[in-house]
Amino acid sequence: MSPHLRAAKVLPVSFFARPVETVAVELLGTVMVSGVRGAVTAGRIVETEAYLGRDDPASHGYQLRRNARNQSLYGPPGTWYVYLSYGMHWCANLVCQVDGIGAAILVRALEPLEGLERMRKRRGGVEDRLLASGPGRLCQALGVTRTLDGSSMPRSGVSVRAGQLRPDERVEVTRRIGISKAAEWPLRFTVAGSEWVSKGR
DNA sequence: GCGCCGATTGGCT
DNA sequence: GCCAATCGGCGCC
Repeated sequence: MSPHLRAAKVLPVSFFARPVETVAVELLGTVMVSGVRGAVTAGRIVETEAYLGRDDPASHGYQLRRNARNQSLYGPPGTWYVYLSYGMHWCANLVCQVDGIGAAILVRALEPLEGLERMRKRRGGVEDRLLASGPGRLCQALGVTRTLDGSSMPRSGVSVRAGQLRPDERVEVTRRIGISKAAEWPLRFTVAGSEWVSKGR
């Protein structure tokens, strides 16, 4: 890990113990770091999506539904909730707000920062713009799988470190992507104009 | 127990 | 633009 990145503090639990939309916005510009020593991969978060939990029809925590998959969604703020999407892609969420609501933020895209060669190898040599521009893609690039589910910082193998948007960057809010229920809710947040944001179809 | 759907992606038409 | 891959949850028989 570069000295610069090592100097950035891992986000504390208090960062996540706030309204999910606030956290989703403030996660933009922070850095998701995976692995240790010579095997670090890291990327700057440029796209997030909020899922409100209990009262959000699109959330895995809708009506406080519980099953074997989503146990960690009801853990304390800062817990990783990682699940398998469409039977083949892992998606990483960070639990927020207060215990038991089921609110979480899906990390949807990263701007690759460190370990580019390792990411390219994991991603099978796709063009760099596609390395981590999607929730499934970024998990593959960072080697995130079920083993991360239920863990939390700073002990977990993946952490998020402090980072800011640049002065020329602003946050854009849009409807959510890839879902059918409550998709129109303005809960997707991106760094406006970033080439690393997922494209949708 | 069975079949359908999904917070996705990559490949082909 | 369309579709398959692939698996867990859930509704329904």
